[in-house]
Amino acid sequence: MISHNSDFLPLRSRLTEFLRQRHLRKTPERYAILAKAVDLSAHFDVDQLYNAMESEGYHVSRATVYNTLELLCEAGILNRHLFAPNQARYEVARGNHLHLICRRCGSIREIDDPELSARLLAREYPDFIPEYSSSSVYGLCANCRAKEEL
Amino acid sequence: MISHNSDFLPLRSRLTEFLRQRHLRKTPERYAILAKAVDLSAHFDVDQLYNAMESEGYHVSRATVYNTLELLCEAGILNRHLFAPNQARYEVARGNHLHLICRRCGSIREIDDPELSARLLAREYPDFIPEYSSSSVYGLCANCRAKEEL
DNA sequence: CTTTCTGCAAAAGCTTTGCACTCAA
DNA sequence: TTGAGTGCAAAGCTTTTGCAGAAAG
Repeated sequence: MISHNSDFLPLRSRLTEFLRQRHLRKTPERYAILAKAVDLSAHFDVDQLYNAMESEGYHVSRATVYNTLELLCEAGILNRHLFAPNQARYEVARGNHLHLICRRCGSIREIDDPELSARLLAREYPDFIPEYSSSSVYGLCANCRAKEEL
Repeated sequence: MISHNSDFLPLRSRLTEFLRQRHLRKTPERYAILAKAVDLSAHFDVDQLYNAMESEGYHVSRATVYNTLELLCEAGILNRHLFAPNQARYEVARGNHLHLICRRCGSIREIDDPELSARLLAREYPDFIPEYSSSSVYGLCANCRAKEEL
């Protein structure tokens, strides 16, 4: 499980550092899952990651995938989004975009907006230390808009 | 199922109007679920609503609760948030607050921010008609912050 | 009357859990 | 050597679905 994405190396270092700090083990599964997560574009769900790894002949159990994605979120390397029930989606944390979600077909488009996330994180909140932010705008995509005009 | 909340009457009218436009039926269950949703404070989940109604002796099936909450979202009367897996939460749409979510204990605090949501909705997006927005800041609450300092 | 909506129960789908075994430290 | 981590399968939850019966229009 080798990543060809240039983002991988720095993220691998971050994972190593995180594991070291918490005295957790540096297992091959954890690095393999990170590599595949980095390779998948934008958002992915547990099944996409699991199937992508299987199809390359690298087997990890679903339980390990769940555990590791959770771990990568705690490490701040991934963010988890829950746009629909029973469908957690993950992405490499960059945190500077906005999600446009169609309430009819469920499609998700991303709009870059570094300023918005900077504003949210720079703010002072009482008794709360911000780490990352997520903003979503719900509405209708052009396609579904046309369909709704009866 | 009578609501004592002053927000109820205008929302009931909105529901009636929505049902009329779509040629859907004005069933007592739909109004009862709306009434209870308005009475529950801030965020609530399907189970809280279901149990609250049961405990008052008003029975509706879970399937109807799910259907109706979905309907109320489409009507723009409620918003659905998915802060954690398998735990959809609903609230009466006001859409002018920000959620502070602790990544450790999962607690959710709301901060009013009419300006933020106004900005998100006033913006022009290509091929997308915005209806409502939701912003969340993830981090650590004071309580969990103290616990994490090993 | 007709067709939608509800209730019930079963099914589906994602996620978590328990336990034995493996392997990183 | 030893206990954290993995794999596997079963269990747990929330949500969805199918169908018969109830009731809105």
